[in-house]
Amino acid sequence: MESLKRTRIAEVLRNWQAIGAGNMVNLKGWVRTKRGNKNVAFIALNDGSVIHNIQIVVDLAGFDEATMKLITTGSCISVNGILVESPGQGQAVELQAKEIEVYGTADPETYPLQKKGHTLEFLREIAHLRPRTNTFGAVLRMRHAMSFAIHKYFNDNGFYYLHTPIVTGSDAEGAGAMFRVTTLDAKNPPLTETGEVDYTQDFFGKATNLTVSGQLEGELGALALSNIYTFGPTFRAENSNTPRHLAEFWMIEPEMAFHDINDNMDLAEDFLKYLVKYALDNCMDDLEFLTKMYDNELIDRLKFVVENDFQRLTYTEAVEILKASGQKFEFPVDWGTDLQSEHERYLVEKHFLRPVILTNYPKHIKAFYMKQNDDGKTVRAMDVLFPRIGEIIGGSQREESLEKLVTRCREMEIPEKDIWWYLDTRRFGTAPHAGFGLGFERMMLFVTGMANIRDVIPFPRTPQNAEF
RNA sequence: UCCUUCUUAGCUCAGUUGGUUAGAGCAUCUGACUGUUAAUCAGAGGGUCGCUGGUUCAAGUCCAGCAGAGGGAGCCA
Repeated sequence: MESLKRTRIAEVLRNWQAIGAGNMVNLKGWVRTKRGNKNVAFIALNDGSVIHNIQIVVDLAGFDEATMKLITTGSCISVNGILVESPGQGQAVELQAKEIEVYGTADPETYPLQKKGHTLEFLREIAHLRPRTNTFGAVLRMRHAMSFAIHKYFNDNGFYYLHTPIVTGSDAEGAGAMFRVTTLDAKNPPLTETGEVDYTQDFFGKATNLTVSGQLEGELGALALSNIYTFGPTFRAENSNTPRHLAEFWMIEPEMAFHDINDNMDLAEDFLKYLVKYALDNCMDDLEFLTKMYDNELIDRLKFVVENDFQRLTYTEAVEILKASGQKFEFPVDWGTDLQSEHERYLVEKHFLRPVILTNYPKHIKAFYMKQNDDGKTVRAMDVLFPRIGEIIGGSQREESLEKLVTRCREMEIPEKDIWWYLDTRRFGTAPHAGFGLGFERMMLFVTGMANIRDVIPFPRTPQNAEF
C-alpha cells in the first residue's frame, strides 16, 4: 500500500475544500458500520477526532472478497482514497477507496458494541471499549476541552498552577474518610508495645493517606505567590453510592491572597461562566449530539447560565425563604441545621430558577479554617448550587487570625501538632485570603447533560469497583 | 450505610390469576438487491429465565438468603 501521511477525519471534514476534491488522502480509524450490495460498500469510519464519521465508498470490483469480509463493525483500517464531493445525501464529502489495509479485525460474534444504542449501564461494564462510542467520544473530547479551559483561564488571569501532594501525612483536612497508603505487610504489620500498628516503621515513618483536598497546601502557595490553583486527583473513602460521588475524582482548587468572600464569589461565578462559554464556543458538535440524544434543554441551559447572574444570598435568608415557601419537605428546615438536597434543589430549581451562591453558614456545620464573622455564629463559607447537580463548589474566606484559628482547632479537637506548618502561615506574615474547590466531574455533568458521574470520567472508581 | 426497584438470547425488552416445546426487535450467519445513511427484503442459528435453597402435582412467575445493577437519602466536590 502506498505510504501517505495520515489526515485526521476532523481535519478532512473541516478543511476538505482546502485539501481539494480529487486529491488522494490517507485516513485511519475504526469502522462503525458497513453496508451495501454486491457492487459497492459504504463504510462509516470514525477516528475519534470528531463525532462525525466519514463515508468510505468501496467499489468492490477493485477489492478482494477476503479483505472485505474482515471489515466489520469495530475493526480498524487504513484507507488511501480520493476525496470527492458526495453524490448521496447526508454528507458533503466522502472517500473513494483505492487501497485498504486492515490493522485489526473485530469478530462480530464477540465484539460487544453494536450499531444500535446501548444503555449507559451496559457501557460501564465495558469501560475499556466505551470510548469508541459517540457518547463517550463526545464526553471525553469535552473533558479535554474543559481541562484545557481551566488551565487557560487561570493562566490568563495571573494564577500559578501549584502541584500539591497526592500522599499526605496530615489527617486534618476534615473532608471525609481517607485511603491509607502503606508498604507494611497487611497480614503481619509491626506493632508498638501497646499493640497498635507501628507506622514509624512504614515507608514515610508515619501514617499516610491519599489526599482528600489540596487546600491546606494550596494556602501555603497563595501566601507566597498571591494566586494559585491546583488541579489534580482527589480521593474519598466514603461509602457513597450516588450518581454524584466518586472515590477518585478531580478537583480544581484556586486560592487567592488578598481576596475576601465577595472576591471569592466573583471569581467562582466568572470562572464557571468562562468554562460553560468555552464549551459553547468550542464543543458545539459534541453538545449538539448530547442535546439530541440525552438532554433536549442542554444547550439552552448552558446559554442561560452564561447570560444570567447567579443569585447570591445568605444561609439565614435561604432558611427564611424555605420556611415561607409552604413546601412540604421530608426534613424540616431550621436555622442551625445543614440544608438537605431537597432544600437546595428547591432554591435553585423552583424558587430562583438559576445558580445560587449561599454564604455565611452557621459555624458549627462548617470546617475549622473558615473565617469567623463578627456575629460569633456564622462563618464566611460559600456554596455554589447548580441545577441538576446541587453543590458544585464549596469554598470560603479563610481565618487569617492565628488566635481565632487555634481556638477553633481546640474546639473541634484538631491536633495542632499535625498542622503546625499550616498554623505557621498565620504566625508569619498572615494575610486575608480565600479559595474554593470545584468538583471537575460535577462540572462535566453540567456541561455534558449526563446524569451519572460514572459516565463523565473514563474509568470510574466507586465502592466495590476498581475494574480497568 | 439505609430505603426502594430491577436481573429472561450478544444488546434492548415482553412473558396474563403458577399450567404443554419461553417470545419480539435489533445484532450475528446464509441468500437477494447498481449509491447506502441505525440501508432494505427473505431465511437460519442462538436460552442452566442472576445464584442457592424452599413451597407446589407443576415455578421465568410464589417465599427466603446471597450477588450484581439502577433510583432516592446520608457524607461531600
